[in-house]
Amino acid sequence: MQQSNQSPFDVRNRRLMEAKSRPEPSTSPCAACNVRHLTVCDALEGAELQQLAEIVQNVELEPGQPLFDEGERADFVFNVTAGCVKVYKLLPDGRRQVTGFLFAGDFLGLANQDFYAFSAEAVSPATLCRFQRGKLEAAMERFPQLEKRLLGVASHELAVAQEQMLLLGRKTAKERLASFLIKLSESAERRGQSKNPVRLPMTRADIGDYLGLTTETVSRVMTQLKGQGTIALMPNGQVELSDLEKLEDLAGGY
Amino acid sequence: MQQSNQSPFDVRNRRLMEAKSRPEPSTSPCAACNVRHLTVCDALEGAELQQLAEIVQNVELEPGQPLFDEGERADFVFNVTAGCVKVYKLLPDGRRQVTGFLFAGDFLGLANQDFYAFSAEAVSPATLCRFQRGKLEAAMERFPQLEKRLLGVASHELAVAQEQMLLLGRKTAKERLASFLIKLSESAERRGQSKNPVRLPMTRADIGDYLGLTTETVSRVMTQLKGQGTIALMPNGQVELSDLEKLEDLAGGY
DNA sequence: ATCCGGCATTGACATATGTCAACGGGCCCG
DNA sequence: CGGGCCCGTTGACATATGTCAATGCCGGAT
Repeated sequence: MQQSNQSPFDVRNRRLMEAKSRPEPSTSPCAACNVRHLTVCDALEGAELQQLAEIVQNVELEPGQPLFDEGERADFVFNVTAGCVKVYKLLPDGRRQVTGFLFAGDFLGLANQDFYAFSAEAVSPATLCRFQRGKLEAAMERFPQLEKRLLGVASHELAVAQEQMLLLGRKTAKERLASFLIKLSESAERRGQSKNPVRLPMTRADIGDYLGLTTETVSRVMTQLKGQGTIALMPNGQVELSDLEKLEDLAGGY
Repeated sequence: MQQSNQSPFDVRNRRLMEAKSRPEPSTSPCAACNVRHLTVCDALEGAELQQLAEIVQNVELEPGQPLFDEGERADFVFNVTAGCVKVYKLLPDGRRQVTGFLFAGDFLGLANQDFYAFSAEAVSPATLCRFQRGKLEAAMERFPQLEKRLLGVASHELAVAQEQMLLLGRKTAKERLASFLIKLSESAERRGQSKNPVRLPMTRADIGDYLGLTTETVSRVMTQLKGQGTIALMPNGQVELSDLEKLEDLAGGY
């Protein structure tokens, strides 16, 4: 798949080819993908991956750069391969609710209707795989296990969303922060990153918009947790979960 | 309803057979289902419906009767055919978040893992179709359009959940109530029921647990809306949306 | 028709969280 | 090296909503 200078997609492909971390002949970029085990793509193998590779494009985003906006035609779906992306909805007056932070391996863009029901924007430098919706649907036709996997992803997202509703509707600020830190830490661990200290790539404002709080409250609760020795704030947005058990208590059962 | 004492399932089947509202020969209960057009089952027809009918069971619930509890083995999935069912999660200390009210046509029980991630309980007298998970999965194998439909349902649920997160995280009590009444009214209309006045089969406590508020706040905001002439409370839990435009304004954009 | 019990409403008061504002520190850019 | 800017923190104060408690009402059961 080595070709001349073109889109970021091509660039990335070449980079992956050159790396040659896998010894297989005719390696496709998807076959070489080092986060595949985290993604829906893991439902496929060998020649199937080759076919997938033919319909994928690469996207790179700088922090703050939008991926798409609510209401746009939902022509693409994505897979985050690196970095962090936030997904959010806005009220007309600007109030924002972040409905999720996505990391490597997370799937993005399921939309029932023809339009995205939310906006997406990079939090940190991020790379994603982009699939034209129609082509992915054709691939699902050929590879039913892909569709099955997607249904699994959707079900899981649904369970996560319900937990978040519980948090937003019924938890105190301290419980929300504690839950957030724990889940973020677990998520990092799943991706093979540091579980403790855990890195928070997003701002306090983002966290507030995710937890239904203000920046100030997030900050205050952080210092409270710091004061009681439950966490410690470190350089670079890292947070040490010094007393995980206490944090789990505070999280109120989830 | 003359019948001998059997399971509710048999009772219902016979009733439907006797009704013979469709002239087709060998009518299956699913073919005769009068809410099928609202459900996932609408993905199938004719002989396929016959096969579906062979794996379905009927469930009838009284108000307050649980369907299943969070943490139970998720052996079944359901389709609500009449009445109202609430789905909720609890915190250890009893705080409750209702994550949804389900009505005729709504699908229930998608669970990624082996256990239900939430509890379900009848709000009003309700009837449901019950499918053994394994059998339904086998049916999806045979009828891919069923799986596709289910993915559609899941995507839609996801969008609804995100809207609810926006409500819980960022809307005021008045906005929450207004949004709730509007959505309930629209949902009733889709099912062919009265859109205005709209019937609220659930208690104020249920509404509060759904909107992240207390019973008292729900009640207060209701009387406020009544006071400004936006709604009128009628007997039997009916609510007249007297000034829909104003209500939509109050709902804050959704 | 009457009684009872759950549900809704209302009031007085408490408080968690929001709002507004100031300040400090790190970091990039000139 | 200095200046500005974004982000985080902290403080004083405001307020929406929760809490606790009393009362009222409707609807089903006797």
